Amino acid sequence: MSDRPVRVRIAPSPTGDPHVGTAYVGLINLAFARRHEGSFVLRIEDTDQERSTRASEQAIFDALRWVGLSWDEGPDVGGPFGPYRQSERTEIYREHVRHLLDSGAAYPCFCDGPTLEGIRKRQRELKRNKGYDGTCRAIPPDEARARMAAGEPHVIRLRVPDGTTTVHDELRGDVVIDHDQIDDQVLLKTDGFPTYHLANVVDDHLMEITHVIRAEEWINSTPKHILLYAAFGWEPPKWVHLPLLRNHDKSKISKRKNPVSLLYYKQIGILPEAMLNFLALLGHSMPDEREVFELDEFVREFSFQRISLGGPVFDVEKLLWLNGVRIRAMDPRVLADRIREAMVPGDWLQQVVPLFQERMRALGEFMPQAAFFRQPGLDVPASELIGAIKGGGDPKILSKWLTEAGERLDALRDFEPAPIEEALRAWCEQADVPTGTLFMLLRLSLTGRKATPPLFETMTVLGRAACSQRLRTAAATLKAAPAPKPAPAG
RNA sequence: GGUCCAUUAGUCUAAUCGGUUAGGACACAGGCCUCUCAAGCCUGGAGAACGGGUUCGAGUCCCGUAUGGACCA
Repeated sequence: MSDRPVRVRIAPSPTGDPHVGTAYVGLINLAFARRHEGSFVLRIEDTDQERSTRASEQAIFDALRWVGLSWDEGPDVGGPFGPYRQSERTEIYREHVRHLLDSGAAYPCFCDGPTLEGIRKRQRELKRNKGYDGTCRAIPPDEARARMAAGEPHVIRLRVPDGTTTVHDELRGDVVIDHDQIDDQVLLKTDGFPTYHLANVVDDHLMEITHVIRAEEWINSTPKHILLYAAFGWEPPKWVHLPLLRNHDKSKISKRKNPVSLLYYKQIGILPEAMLNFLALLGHSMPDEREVFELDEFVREFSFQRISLGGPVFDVEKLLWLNGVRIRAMDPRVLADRIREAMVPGDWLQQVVPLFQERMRALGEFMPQAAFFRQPGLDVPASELIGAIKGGGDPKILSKWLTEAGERLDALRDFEPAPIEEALRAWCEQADVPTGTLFMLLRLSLTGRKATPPLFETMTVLGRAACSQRLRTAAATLKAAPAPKPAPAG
């Protein structure tokens, strides 16, 4: 079968935000294509005129490129099998339907809404699975042609014979599906636009797609597609149905229960490499159980045999872990650049970012932690400063500590971590104050936070002037604070 | 309701042809390190849905049941 070059495709609908599932299926398609030196095609399925938008289409392009997937052919890059937008191919579909009509593989159906409803109801009562009973099959061809010519509203249906179809899925083997599960499928709607099934099959054939790699949700409609290939006299592609990504409750991933937009993950500061890496971990494993790897490594090891079929839960925790691993592995300057591009401008990042590199799992976690660097008038409430002492402390005394320690710092020649630490430890020893206590008091005074990067490095980056000022502010705040209530006797 | 697919710890998964104390990772717990938080390191708890069968031997093959999911209605 196929000495033909491998050609695969993804065919997203441009409705709404770009979906992680699209990236997932895209990744598998891309990996398979690259692995076999084939082509990866992007086709836009915008036959739903109501819901499709150009903005959404552009967002899909952008998001897929962002995540690192690129296609060899598509609406924006062109290619020898275009056009790659279904809305630009309607004449092709109509023409193909004419062939099916001529050969008798398809027939016009003139049933209107109420009629169909009646049929559906009767079918239900008869406990039939099909919603349509094939009523219009009985119309003689001449009459049908005349009614169509007269402009009577109709759809075109596929004549589905009795029997079964065996779908050979590359991952699951043979799947037998009885035709009593399949309606005489509508191919062309009343408005003359194709349905998914028709457009999909025609396009896949004309674009010479060799392997249809798509989500499992399509497996039950594959017989319709196989029947269509047969009706056209075409050789069908190979079928590969991928497991569906799941919510935590195992239902098909959905935006009600899980963020599914690639834009969301970009926005919170997931690295595209991490997203791709994470998706590659869902349902596919590396032979050596490696979990952190690049796209080219994945491509090298990719194999259908390494795909597992249970629907994997999209676990954001693991994605964040993976993202953190990759953030830590980055060159600090590159990390600063990426934060600058993605979130906040400023040269100050170069100095500050390294302090937080091992403390963020996503780029978006940077600013909330580092904001204190950018607050000129930082004034921490006394109540919080006092929290540095377990069980509270006398603010007057704490104020004095800050003043004295601050003087030591002011006297330093080099405002570098080592001398700062040395000076502060010396003061603690002399004043008989536990270092941990003083350090926490300083940390709160300088940053307003209890969890920060190492104190002395933080001070150096913050700078002598800012430190001095913040310590004086905190000392003053404490000095003005009321004395603690005397502890109840007992 | 019908059909199809799936089923290793809370989650992602590994284990050439059936022979392993069922391995790794995330998360969780404890500890080490330590100026806090992280990171790192060490340790720990936690698993084959159930029942039959085939076999000397089954997570691995077969059947049934259950559960989950998808699709169609």
